[in-house]
Amino acid sequence: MFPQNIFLNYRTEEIAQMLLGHYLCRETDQGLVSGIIVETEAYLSKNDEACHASRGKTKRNAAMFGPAGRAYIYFIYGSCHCFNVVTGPEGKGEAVLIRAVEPVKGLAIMRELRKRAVRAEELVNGPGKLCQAFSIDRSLDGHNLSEKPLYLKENRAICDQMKVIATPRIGISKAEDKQLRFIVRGSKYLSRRESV
DNA sequence: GTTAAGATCTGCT
DNA sequence: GCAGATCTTAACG
Repeated sequence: MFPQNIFLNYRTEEIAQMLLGHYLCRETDQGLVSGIIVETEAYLSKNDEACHASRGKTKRNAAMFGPAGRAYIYFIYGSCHCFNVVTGPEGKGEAVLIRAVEPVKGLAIMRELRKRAVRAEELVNGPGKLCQAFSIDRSLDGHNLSEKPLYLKENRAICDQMKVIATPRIGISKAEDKQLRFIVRGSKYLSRRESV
């Protein structure tokens, strides 16, 4: 599946970059859906007011303080789920938000789940859209991402070829200056265009 | 029990 | 490009 030792040996901002280019797979009731991760954001526990964990552990963000390699999923703005990969040592409270993927398998299923016949570029180019297309909700909060039905899959070949650039994070009102958003340069499947 | 704010999306201008 | 929808969570009384 995906090398678990990465989560133990690297910092959250490094893992956010390393996840780019790998597969995110989801086995839905309708069939397999998968995509290549092209956009992530790192949320740190220290000196990061934008992180949910910055105000301590609560019922909602409990999964964020759990073991690395698990999922942290929350609901926001009344209609959107956001999917994170928990990182850092247990009890620290750090995670990587998966913001966008490049669709690979199950395009028809994604369109069905999104209930919208949109172009492939707009199918999963945002955290809320991704959770809709991958049928991700709070029932998967805390799920181990090395197990079905939701898991990460290694894709070493592509990772060596792509260029990664860092930009400010999106949609937050605090710590906006930090360069903790990582995107695959030139990808057509980002939630926003490249901004240096 | 009540209220304010939020890691967004969609539709309309 | 921008404003509004919408509802869960957490903080406060």
